[in-house]
Amino acid sequence: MDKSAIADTMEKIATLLELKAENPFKIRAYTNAARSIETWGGNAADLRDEATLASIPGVGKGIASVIKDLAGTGTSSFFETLRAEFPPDIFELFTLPGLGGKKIKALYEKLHVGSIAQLKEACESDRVAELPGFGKATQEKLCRAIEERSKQSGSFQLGQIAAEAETLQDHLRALEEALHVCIAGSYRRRKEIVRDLDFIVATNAPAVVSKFFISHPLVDSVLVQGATKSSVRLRSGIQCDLRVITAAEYPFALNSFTGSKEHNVVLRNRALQNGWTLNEYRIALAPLAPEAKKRRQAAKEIPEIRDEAELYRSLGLDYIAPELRENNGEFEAAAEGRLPRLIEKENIRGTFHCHTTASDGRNSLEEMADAAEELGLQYLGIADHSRSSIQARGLDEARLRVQMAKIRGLNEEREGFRIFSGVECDILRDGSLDFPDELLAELDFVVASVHSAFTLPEAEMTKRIIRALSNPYVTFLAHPTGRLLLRREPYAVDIPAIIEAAAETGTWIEINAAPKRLDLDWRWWPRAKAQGVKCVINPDAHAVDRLQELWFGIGVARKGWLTKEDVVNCLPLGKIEVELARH
DNA sequence: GCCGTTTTCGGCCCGACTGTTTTCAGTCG
Repeated sequence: MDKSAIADTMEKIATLLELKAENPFKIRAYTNAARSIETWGGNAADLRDEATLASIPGVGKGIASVIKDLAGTGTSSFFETLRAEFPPDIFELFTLPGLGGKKIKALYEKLHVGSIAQLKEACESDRVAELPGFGKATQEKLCRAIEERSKQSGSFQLGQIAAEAETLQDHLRALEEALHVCIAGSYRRRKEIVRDLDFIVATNAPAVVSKFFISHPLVDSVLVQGATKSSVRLRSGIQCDLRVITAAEYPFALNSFTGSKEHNVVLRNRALQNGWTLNEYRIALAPLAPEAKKRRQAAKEIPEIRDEAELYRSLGLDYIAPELRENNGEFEAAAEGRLPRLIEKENIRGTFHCHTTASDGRNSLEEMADAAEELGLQYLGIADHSRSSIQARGLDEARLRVQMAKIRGLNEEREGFRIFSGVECDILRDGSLDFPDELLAELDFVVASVHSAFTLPEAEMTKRIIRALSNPYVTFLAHPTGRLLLRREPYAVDIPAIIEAAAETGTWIEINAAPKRLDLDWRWWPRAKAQGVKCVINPDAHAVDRLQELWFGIGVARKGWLTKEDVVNCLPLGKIEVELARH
């Protein structure tokens, strides 16, 4: 069982325990462990090892034994016993807004509802409204939720909704009554998938801002409307929350709604250790329970806090960038003053892996180069597809040579900007490359990537890719897992083994910045960095207006704790030329 | 079930909104 499957099973256990109305803290322990496993930078096979398990935060004796079973045998008797108590489709009920453990338990016990289809029937025959704690309004809300659900998944690629999000943010910022505006939440943390957008607005006129928000042209329907909180659904289908607060409350609200939830829990606990309580409005002295006298003695004076940096400082921490707030080691690093200075958009000097009309791109070589120069880049690497990628009109040797000559000509015309001549060379089924070494040797760089035979067993796929990496002409590995977010699972491949091979051969690994890929995932980068693997961020642009998707790749690199020293395309033109020549 | 610069027991982040209640439980983030 791989890591995400194990994390998934832990989530399911938490859900089943909720249905059994178990101790909420026990439930949370399983949820925490699921999160912890998901972001843990190790190999699934190591989860069979007790010492390794003991080192993972949130995993104690009980949960360790469950994980060990799952990692070793693919199943767990504890899980199977739990699961057998409920119908298999009961999990889908949790995806409906308004339904949680308690209500689903009641539906199942009183009405034998164990799936969305059965819930629909129960609603239509008016039986739900009669349950205690339910009512006509709830029943109708559930009916609507079931209909809505068939229309959309509720999850979005970051890049899918970024334009809409930024537009709404710009319009809010233009409002005279809005003193500060920011999109918090997973959007600010640059998660690859977002489920909603959280707008935080500081204002002295909450009613004006709320009214503006819910009646904005991008809004499709209003879901919730209160004095400080409103929720709407935008035309794209994404849910969008607004919190209005005062300017003094802004840093606390921004911090609280940026999350992650797990990060907040640790931060608020840190406040408690100082004798303070932290919420989305302020930091204050913790209330004194009679038995908590010691807390009074420990309580420190609360400093003035005007922004997030001061909030972190008050808790003895360096400022933690939003991208790192996943409770994944950032607190230890911030307390010890060893947070990395994360890469920024402005550090990027050029990029590789872009396409032109020669294969499946929509713009010509010249147009792509002009667009890159306009973005302020010093160089652009062109890597059209190789001959085996028939579907992408891959280049054969003759067409590639024509392009190489054309690039040489264009470079002679340009001052201070260079086009690098490359190819996105298919890694064939057996790990050999689509072009002979003699041809690859003539190029400035070679991108290796998998575009076929996605279903090979993990060991074979891993061997295939490692063989390609060991070719001395391969500069970097593109989109290492082949995933398409929300559409196609990654192929089975042993990423730690790939990272090790990249480290040994000096091959770079790509962060493919196309919002549908964002591959290699941020969760692997601390490990790759520790082994000395260099990163290259590429938009994989098939048109001029896609070059800017580089921006999404920066988010991934920052989430992966990378600095500009870790990313080769932060090197200026002269230095990158030296670097390529070494390859 | 996890965890400890107070603790190996007794805590476990905190608040808004909705709908069902007649003072609050459930859900959500």
